[in-house]
Amino acid sequence: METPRSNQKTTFDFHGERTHTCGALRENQVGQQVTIKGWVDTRRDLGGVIFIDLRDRHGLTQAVLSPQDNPEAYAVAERLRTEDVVSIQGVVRPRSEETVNARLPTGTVEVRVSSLIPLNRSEPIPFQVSAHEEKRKVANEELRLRYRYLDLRRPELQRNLIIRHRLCQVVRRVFDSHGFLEIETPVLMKSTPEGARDFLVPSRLHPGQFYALPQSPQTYKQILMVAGFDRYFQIVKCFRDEDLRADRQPEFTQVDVEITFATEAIVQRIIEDVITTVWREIKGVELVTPFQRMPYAEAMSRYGSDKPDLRFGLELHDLSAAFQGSGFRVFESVLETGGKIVGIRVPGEGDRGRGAMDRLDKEFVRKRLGAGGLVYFKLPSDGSETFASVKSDVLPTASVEAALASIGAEKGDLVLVLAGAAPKVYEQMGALRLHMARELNLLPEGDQGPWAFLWVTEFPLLEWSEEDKRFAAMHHPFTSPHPDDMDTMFDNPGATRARAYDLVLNGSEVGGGSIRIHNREIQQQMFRLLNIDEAEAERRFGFLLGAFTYGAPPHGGIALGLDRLTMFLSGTDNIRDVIAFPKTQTGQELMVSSPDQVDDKQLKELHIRVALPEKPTK
RNA sequence: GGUCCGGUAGUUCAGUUGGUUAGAAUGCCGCCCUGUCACGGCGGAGGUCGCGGGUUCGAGUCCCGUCCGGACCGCCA
Repeated sequence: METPRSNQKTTFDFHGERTHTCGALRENQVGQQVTIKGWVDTRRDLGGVIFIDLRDRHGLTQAVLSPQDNPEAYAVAERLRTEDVVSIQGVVRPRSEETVNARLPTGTVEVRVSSLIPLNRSEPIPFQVSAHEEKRKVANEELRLRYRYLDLRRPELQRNLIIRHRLCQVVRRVFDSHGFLEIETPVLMKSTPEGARDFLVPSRLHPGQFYALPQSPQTYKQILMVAGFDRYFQIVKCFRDEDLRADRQPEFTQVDVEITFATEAIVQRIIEDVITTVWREIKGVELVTPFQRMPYAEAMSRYGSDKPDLRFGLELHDLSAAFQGSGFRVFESVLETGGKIVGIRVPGEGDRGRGAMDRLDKEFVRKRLGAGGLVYFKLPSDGSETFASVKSDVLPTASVEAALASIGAEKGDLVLVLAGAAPKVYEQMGALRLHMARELNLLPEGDQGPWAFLWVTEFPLLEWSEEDKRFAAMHHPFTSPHPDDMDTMFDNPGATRARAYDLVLNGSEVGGGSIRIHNREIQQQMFRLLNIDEAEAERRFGFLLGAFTYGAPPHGGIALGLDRLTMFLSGTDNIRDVIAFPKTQTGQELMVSSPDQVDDKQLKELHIRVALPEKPTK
């Protein structure tokens, strides 16, 4: 494994004592007296000769000693245990050729030990953390999280956090080169009515009042624009009290960006510079710019997703016209109620068995997607007759042929069809498209790409919330409506487009932003659309509305998901692998065991009484 | 709030239709071995089968509940 260097320095000189990092020794140091310090990764005791693989985050060095070299050191080495911390002095020498195994990361030189000082002892470790690949059997997540300090010693996590560090450094450098200022905003702020649940922090000085941890520094950065800091960025923690996922933690890190006099093109160009520099310097990959752009409406109709994965085809086709007047009752009733019939063509799957298709229909389409059912057509690769899952006396062959022609089906293809209300049926088809891609191994795992970056643009401004029976901001309530839709905002809120854009990578949202509202009247209109009355708007966002009356420049920006970008750069599909101290699916941090109860004294100071029966900590 | 998967030695796992004393590998401890790199050889210790209840002559195995970890849906402006 090649560990990316966080810096090139591998020899440290403290008060005249030179210490080399493990894995840094090179053949040109043969003959030198060196000191290395690190953890005992492996100790092999051959009785008469002891080999120690010493490990730090730079790699491994093999040290060798026999009783003749130094009897005291040998006696110490005999008692060394995995994960003991030691300081070794000795002379660098080449390893004999027949013993050098290229698979192992211990290098081509070894250290013949002249002195060995144990710096600290380790208990037998609860699970293996060795740098040697053969010994790596990753322990279960709970154990790893409880002993996170051991888990983090594993080269994989060391590497991920080094990548994360380098990502931060490149981000800071590129933004600095574009004239951006990194400015911190408060972590204790106030609750916002829209969006995710807030984490609340009770105030001691103000009984009954609460701070909220920011879901994003959105309003503060807009105020910074009004204040004249024309280019702002910040690598910042954000907090959302929602359920966790493999790529979602309640506290996560954003690269937060805001620019005055911004247009979509300006924001996107700067972000493309950041991303291409990151990929060039960390992955050695030259990305093609500009990234592809696609309006939201097109993404939905072609891929059934607002974050389409463009690494493979399987595009959606509207087959409504082809099935118009087919006489098939299911299709007819869908079309009569304004629904759609959507299909995808899956090449090479025309010979699938009945059992596999039934499972797909039952297990995935009905159970998982909650769709009415799957209609499919198989065009066998030997050119024999097309098989339709619906008999020809129910769905006439002519309609089927029209549909197959319109989707461009050829022999060997499988055509999958769903019917239902739009846009839901598109989303279901989008999910089925992804499912098929996964089944057909069209989605390479790991960190080798391909890297399908995409800007999804012209998002809807609002979406209908069935729960609250009102429109809610799709991005956030500060997003500017599309200039062409400004007049129809109130007549047709659902169709209003926003000046909002997402950065999508391989089917995952890695960033989202917008051109903001910078005008008090339009912002008030927006609140009205969201059914936030004037008093409420004033109470929550009066400071922003007030700021807008004192010469607020047009502005816009974006926030990138730092954790997700690191996931892509590291080739992991688990956000916990790129965060030093992550939380479990139930929001706990198992090493320190948070959250936890607090003393009654603390509660009293905060004027808080806990109403629930107390749960004993284990 | 919901669906699904998992929990057996320190660790990773196996454990058949419910049936004797719950196994393997690795780690740990002891002894032996002068160049290994998954070193090797001999010996040893190590288990509340997550927890509680039930069915049964008999439960790691079947049923119910519960806790913990994970994946997903809802949720995530």
